[in-house]
Amino acid sequence: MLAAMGQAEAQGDKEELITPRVPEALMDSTGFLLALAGAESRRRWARGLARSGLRPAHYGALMILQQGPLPQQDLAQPLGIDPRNLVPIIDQLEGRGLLRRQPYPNDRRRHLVTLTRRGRETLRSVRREGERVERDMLAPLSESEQAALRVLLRRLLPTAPR
Amino acid sequence: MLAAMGQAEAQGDKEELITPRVPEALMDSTGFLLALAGAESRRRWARGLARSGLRPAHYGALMILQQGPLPQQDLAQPLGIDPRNLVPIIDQLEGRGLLRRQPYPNDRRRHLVTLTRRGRETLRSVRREGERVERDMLAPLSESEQAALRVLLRRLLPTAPR
DNA sequence: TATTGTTATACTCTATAACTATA
DNA sequence: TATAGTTATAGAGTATAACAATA
Repeated sequence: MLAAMGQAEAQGDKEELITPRVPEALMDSTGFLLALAGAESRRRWARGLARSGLRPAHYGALMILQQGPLPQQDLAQPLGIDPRNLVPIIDQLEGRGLLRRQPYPNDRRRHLVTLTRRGRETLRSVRREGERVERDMLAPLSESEQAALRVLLRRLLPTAPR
Repeated sequence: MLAAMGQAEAQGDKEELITPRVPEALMDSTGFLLALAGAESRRRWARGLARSGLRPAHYGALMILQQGPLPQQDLAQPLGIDPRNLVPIIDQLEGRGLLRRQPYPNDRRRHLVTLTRRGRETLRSVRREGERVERDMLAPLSESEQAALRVLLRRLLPTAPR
C-alpha cells in the first residue's frame, strides 16, 4: 500500500491529477514528528501566555523556580535555554518584580534567582491557563495515552546533551 | 516526597545549601516536555544537516516531495510551515537545482513543485544522516517504545490547527 | 586555568500586513 | 469575493565570539 504510490512524476491527462497526500515519509520519522509536535505545543503555549505578556521561556523559568532559588546555570539547563539567552529573560522578569537576583552564599560569581511573592501569585494564575492549553493540545489522546506519552518523553529527555 | 521540598526560600547556614533539583513541576507537564523534546530533536537535526548546507525545513520539503509534485500550499501544511515562510525555502532549493517550480495544470495561480534528479540524489545521502540523528536521539527507548511514541505522536498531530 | 554571568552580534524562525495574479 | 504565491518587515529564538569577575 505504501509502495503502491511510487513516484508519480510523469503527469497524466486528467484534471486534479495531484491530490495532496498524507506525507508518509515524514510520518514515519519519529524525530520529525517530535519536532512538529514540539513546535505546535510551543505555538499554543505562546498564544495562551500572550495575554499576560509572558513567553514560554518566562513560564518555564517561573515554574522551575517554584521549587526554590537557583543560580542561573541550573535554571538554564533544564529549560534547554542557553545561559546567555537566559540573561534577558531574567532581566525582564526581574523588571516586572516577579523574581530577584540575590548573592549566592560562598561564590560571588553566582546570582541566586528567587521568586518574589508577586512572582508566585502571577504563576498561580498563569498556570491555570497553561493547564488549559495542555488539555486542548492533548485532547486527541485518552488519559492513559497521555500518561504513556509523558513517561516516554521523560525517559527520552534526560540524555539530551547541551 | 514532592511536598517535602517546600519553598526553601529562607537561606540556611551550611555551604552548598542549594542543590539543583530535577524540575518536577515541568516534568509533570506533558506539553512542556513535548516542546523540550521537539526543540532537542530540531537542534540535532540542524547539526546533522549543517554539513550539507541544508536546514530542517529543507529536509522536510525534500522528504515530502519524494512522493510526488505538490503545489506550495500542500507542501507547507504538513511541514507546519507558513506558506509565506516557505517561499525562501523553495527559492534556495531551486537555486541549488534540487527542485523546480512548474506550471500547475488548470490553475495558473499555482506552482507545482517538483524534485529534480539531483534533488533525489541529494535526498538519498541526506536521509542516511537523518536516520543516524534519529537513532541517536531515540536511543534511550527500546524498539517497541519508539514505535509506541510514534503512534502517539501521529494520533496527536492531525488535529493541530494552523 | 576554569567557571558564572554578561555583552554584542548575527542568523534562523515565526508572525502581522498587504499586494499581485488569477479564480 | 476568495485563493495561491509573494514581498516587506518585525519580533522572538538560537548560536558564535569574546569579556570581566571570581574561583
